[in-house]
Amino acid sequence: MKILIEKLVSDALAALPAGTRGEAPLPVPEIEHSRDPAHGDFATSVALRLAKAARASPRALAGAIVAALPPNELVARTEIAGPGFINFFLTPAAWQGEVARVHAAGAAYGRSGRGSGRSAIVEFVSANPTGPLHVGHGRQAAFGASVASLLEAEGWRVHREYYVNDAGRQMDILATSVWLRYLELCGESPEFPANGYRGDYVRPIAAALRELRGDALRRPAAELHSGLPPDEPRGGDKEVHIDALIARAKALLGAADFQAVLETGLASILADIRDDLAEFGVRFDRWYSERDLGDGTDGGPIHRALLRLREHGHAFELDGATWFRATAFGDEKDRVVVRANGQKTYFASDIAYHLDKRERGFDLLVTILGADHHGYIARVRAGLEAMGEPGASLEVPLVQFVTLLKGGEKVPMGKREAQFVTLRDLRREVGNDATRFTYVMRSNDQPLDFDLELAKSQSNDNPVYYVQYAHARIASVLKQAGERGLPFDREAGLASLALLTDAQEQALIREISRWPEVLALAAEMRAPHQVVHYLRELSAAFHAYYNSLPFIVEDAPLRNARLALVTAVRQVLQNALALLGVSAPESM
RNA sequence: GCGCCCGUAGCUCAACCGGAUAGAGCACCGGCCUUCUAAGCCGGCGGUUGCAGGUUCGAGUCCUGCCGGGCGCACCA
Repeated sequence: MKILIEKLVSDALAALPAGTRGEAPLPVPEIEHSRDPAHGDFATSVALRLAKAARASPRALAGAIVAALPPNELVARTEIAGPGFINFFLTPAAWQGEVARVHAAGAAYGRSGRGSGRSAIVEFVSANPTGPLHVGHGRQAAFGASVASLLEAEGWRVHREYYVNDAGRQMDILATSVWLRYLELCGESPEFPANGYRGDYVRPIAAALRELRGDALRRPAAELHSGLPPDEPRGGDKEVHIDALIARAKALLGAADFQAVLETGLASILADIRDDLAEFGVRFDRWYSERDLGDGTDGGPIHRALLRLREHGHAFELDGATWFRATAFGDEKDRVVVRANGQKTYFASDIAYHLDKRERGFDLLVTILGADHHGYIARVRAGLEAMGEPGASLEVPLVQFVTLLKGGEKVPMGKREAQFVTLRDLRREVGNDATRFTYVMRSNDQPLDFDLELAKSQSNDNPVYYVQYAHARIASVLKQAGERGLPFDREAGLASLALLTDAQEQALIREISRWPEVLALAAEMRAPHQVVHYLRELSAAFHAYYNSLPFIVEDAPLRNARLALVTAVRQVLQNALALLGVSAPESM
């Protein structure tokens, strides 16, 4: 609908006599929904914007534009208002036709081809496989899944990816933590390091390991600790201690068995994460292993990234390390990519991974990160540019932190500590629908207070139910109609749309017709919360209609027209909810 | 100290990338079930958009400075 007005105004602008609109290039006219019904259905401020360049008064210019508007049967009249706004009043038929369009398009209603088949990779969650997902990851999962769906709905080819951080020291810490719990099960009493993974989830992994290997990996606890630098509780440095402990574990177990313990832990935790996300309705096309980036010398992505940096003259050697000249790209300091000891830094992995994304042919790289990672954005973008890739292809929406509220009080979280609230706990507590909905209810760059009581409550306080209730009510109405022997006849309804003249009906159709625009905007701004707001508004318009007029009336054409409208609402509710991964229940 | 995000009604948040009189929900007050689900509807109350300047026809939105909050600034992961 908005597109139609846009077209009309564009044509009018193009048809204006030369000189009337000045030299400025033709703008794409911005068409807006009028907030005030007195201002018609749509409005444009092009005349105001163009007035200066045209050296004409806005109102006079608006008059010229209106005069040049091609006639259209759906536009009842236009009006020039205020300083130079052009208001459009549409005919009831224009709105009624929208109901037919919803029925014709069905699940595709609102979708567009704006992405025109370009490809996007959306990387999200990517939590380290060292423990179960917690509520913060859940928000990234819900947000990322919705953003991916939004892009897809706008015609992008979307690839969903989870980057698995399965290399490096943290994996060694995990292996050591698992092994220590295993030793406890064997009857040993090793001291558990301050920097180990203390969560209870490690214990069942250790139990499974013992099931598998029996006592084969048992070593005396005394051998484990003798001669090690002290841990934090004894006045030492916990980082130094754990590194020494890892080295000792490797020495006592041998490389092969240490690796076996590591793989057991990794596989178990990764399986848990996959399972958790699958239950949450969040799916990935690929779980990209950090190990696939290579070691920097094997032709893998890290190797290629280093070569590219050197080719473009943005790498240099200093103090035995290899550096990236990030300062040439506006970063505050240069960054190490290969440490003096030959190990690759995390930054090297990051840029190599993003280079790999580009090499796989993705036009748009959407990398969703927690807000605490904002420092990486400029660096990785600089890295891409240094390697000859467009920095603008990388987008990094940041997801702010989640605070869990229970009884008005904050629930403490933290990963290495034993106590934290997992995504799984949260989903079990409040359900997948309420969890998904609540997570994306707020803008991603707004911190989120997740109120457990509220999300759990099956009451009007809970916006999820408000929306789902609208859908269930419609399903119930259709069921009732069938039971009364007055089933919905779609063809008859679509033929009688002209009967939808009530103010409530017109308002509801207007709301429906906004969906394609809301979807387009939400996708473009990577802002699923706008879908949530729209759902509430559409539901409100429906509930108001429901309370004002009966649908199942004797008059068959009117009944079918109203049921056609109501089923169109149902369709849009389904389409919007699907993007958020929230179900549309038939009854509640 | 430097950088990123944020500051809107008592509370939680919107506001279509500069538009007309800043909107919802919750809370509070008052109405509506003999009729398709009251998990609903209708009405009322509530604002110097943190502060001060600037840009222009027009600023919650853009710029500058200050105030306040969150998060970052490793040859960690």
